[in-house]
Amino acid sequence: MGQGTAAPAGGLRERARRAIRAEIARVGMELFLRKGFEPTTVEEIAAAAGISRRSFFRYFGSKDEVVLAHLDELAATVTEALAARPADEDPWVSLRRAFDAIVAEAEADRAAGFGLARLLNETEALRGQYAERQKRAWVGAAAPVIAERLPPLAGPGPDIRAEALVAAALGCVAIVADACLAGGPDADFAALLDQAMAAVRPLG
Amino acid sequence: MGQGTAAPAGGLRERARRAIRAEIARVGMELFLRKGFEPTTVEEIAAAAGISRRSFFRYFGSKDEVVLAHLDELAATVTEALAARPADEDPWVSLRRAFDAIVAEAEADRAAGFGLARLLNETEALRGQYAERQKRAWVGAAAPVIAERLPPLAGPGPDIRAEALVAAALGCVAIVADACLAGGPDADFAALLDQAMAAVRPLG
DNA sequence: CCGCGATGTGGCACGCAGTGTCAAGATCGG
DNA sequence: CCGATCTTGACACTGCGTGCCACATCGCGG
Repeated sequence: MGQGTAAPAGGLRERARRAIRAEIARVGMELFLRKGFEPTTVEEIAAAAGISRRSFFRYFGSKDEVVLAHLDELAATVTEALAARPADEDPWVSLRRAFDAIVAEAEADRAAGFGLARLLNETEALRGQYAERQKRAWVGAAAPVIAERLPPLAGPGPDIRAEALVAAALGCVAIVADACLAGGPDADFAALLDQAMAAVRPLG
Repeated sequence: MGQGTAAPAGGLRERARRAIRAEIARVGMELFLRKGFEPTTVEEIAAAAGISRRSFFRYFGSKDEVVLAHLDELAATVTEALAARPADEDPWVSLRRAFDAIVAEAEADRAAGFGLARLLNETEALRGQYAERQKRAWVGAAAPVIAERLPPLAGPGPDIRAEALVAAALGCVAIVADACLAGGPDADFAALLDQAMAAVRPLG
């Protein structure tokens, strides 16, 4: 238990498991996008993936998980982009630039990105969980990178400045995403993100 | 349908409904705090409130709703405090000061506040929904107040600056809440909030 | 070659959330 | 007092998530 093999593969068995999981996610998302989240039953997903209902729950702890599983890689992308920014750059600017990676990804596969966003938006139960996980994943991944670049904290007690920065930026992203969804597919994500983040912290 | 009576009461019938709803919420929260959220069944809550399982769902759309119902009044408190700030004050400062209302409320009933926080924290499904609702309620209520105090937007397109400000501040609150929960009941909420919000937007 | 344990899978049954439906009871207006 | 309306409780049903068990597959040593 607890292999530890992180990146591509390790156990022969492990790879098969990954493949099955990916297949379930693929066929599941397809059904969700076509029929909606709630109307699609686990039974259907399992059948479409060629497994039993019971086995579905051995790969995903819940139906939600199929949708939510995309987040970790997205967080990794942002963290990577963040680490690549110069260390002496203003952290807020670094955050803004790191988000360009998301923008690029969204532009690359516009249908998928917009479909996912629409799906999240019209499924109350998912929207909150997604936002929460996003926060957790991004704060956990990006805050350490930011923390190194901050001047030492004056007083005693815990230092939550980096987390606050990331959370605030994430709040801006969420608002921009909402605005884009409301404004249709022709909204300029990057420009709105500039507006939002500049409003919060006017760069001196 | 759609009475429209907003504030205290109106229909004779309406008051009874409010009372029953409040009673369900009270007994429900008591059970949640004692047994935890998931182990407590709707059946138990209904029995403790002296109604049938079916009637429970006539007052609350879901079990989650019992916990989540506290948010609207909290949002109202903040909005009120925000509106009371001078119009020429920096919006970020106004936001910070408005949050003092929450701090005061949390201090007043420390057990309830901390219990609720702990409950949310250890129930994955609730945490996300709570945060999402909080965002929605507070942005919806507070952003219009902020928007009036902002200088007119230069370019064309939608103005999301006020929403971004509120969302960013809310991100700070969330981080501080997490830190307080992690640090135990002796953490200084107000001081940490100062630190977080100052890190995001150093007041010039 | 044959057991033998370990792991993965499907089937079954269960508990619980949430919804539709319907019959009975309370309430209010006439 | 009586009918219209609203509320309530009871039953049934779908669907998610889980525990349990029997069966199949695979790698190992006897």
